Amino acid sequence: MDQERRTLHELGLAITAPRVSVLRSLRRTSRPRSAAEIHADVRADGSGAGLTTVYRTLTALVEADLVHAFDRHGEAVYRLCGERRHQHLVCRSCGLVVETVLDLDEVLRHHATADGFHIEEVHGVCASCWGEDAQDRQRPRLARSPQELK
Amino acid sequence: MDQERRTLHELGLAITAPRVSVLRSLRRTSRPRSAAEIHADVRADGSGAGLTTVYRTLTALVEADLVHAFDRHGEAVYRLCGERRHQHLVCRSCGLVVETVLDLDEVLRHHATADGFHIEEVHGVCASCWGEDAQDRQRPRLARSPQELK
DNA sequence: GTTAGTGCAAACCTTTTGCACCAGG
DNA sequence: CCTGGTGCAAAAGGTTTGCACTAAC
Repeated sequence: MDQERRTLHELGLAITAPRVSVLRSLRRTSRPRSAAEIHADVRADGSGAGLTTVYRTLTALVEADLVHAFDRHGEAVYRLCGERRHQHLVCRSCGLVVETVLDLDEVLRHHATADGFHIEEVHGVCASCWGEDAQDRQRPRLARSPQELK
Repeated sequence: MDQERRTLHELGLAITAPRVSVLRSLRRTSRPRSAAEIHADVRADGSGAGLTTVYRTLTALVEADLVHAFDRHGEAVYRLCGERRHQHLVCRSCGLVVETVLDLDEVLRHHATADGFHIEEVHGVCASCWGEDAQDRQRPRLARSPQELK
């Protein structure tokens, strides 16, 4: 029994071709991808799974805490997550995600207005995107409006 | 010339009834609101402005750095922002937003993998939402799947 | 008068749902 | 077998766009 099947079995989910294929696709890269991207991957994998099934599988995996769903410019992107207690640094320019074990909660705990705030994701701009645009040093070249975000 | 008109003038935007009304609505509360909510507010204000115009106005204000757009469960919500350099703490359960001047960047700067990451938003769960669900102390009662997020 | 702004309706895109069919345990 | 899983097509919801009309400067 391979890794994907074992995972599904441990979660109490039925072992089906579409699910195995989605898991395999997720494992292929740590870059967060949309349901449509994963679906394309699954199709390329030979499985004739429908987009609906990909959505339902991703939902099940998110509920099982195996996958984390990020919101990228209005569309959901998914990523297999290893560790239990961790936080994500998400670059809003390139979409890079770094898992961190930094205890940022500890930092906030000493800040009055933020007392007890439980950090899950930190959104911002990574170093390389920040420096990328030499023309505009003050601020990275990023989508700034809802229009542009699409 | 009132505040809204002055603002529009400073931004080099034409002063029109819909825009004044959108600005007035934004000023009314610091809670982030969707375009639809702001549109309802604008309508109640007597302006017959259309939803399209509300979107276009919000886009212009975001581009001008006067308004910050958050992503709340797949829909955009908007909020007037005062300070230039600040970060937001966003509760994913109740949508509460707190502006903070904490220099979280400084904290991250000493963490190798996160070197140079420029923080803009911190997503998580606020203290009151965290404690709300007595049945499940380990984790707040939150939407966990894309399905549930709607 | 010219250009920027507006309203409406239709298009768009991602995600969800209804329902009949199929297959895993 | 029986329940959970699947596919398709249609619906839903938020957002954008095309185009003709209007109003600001």
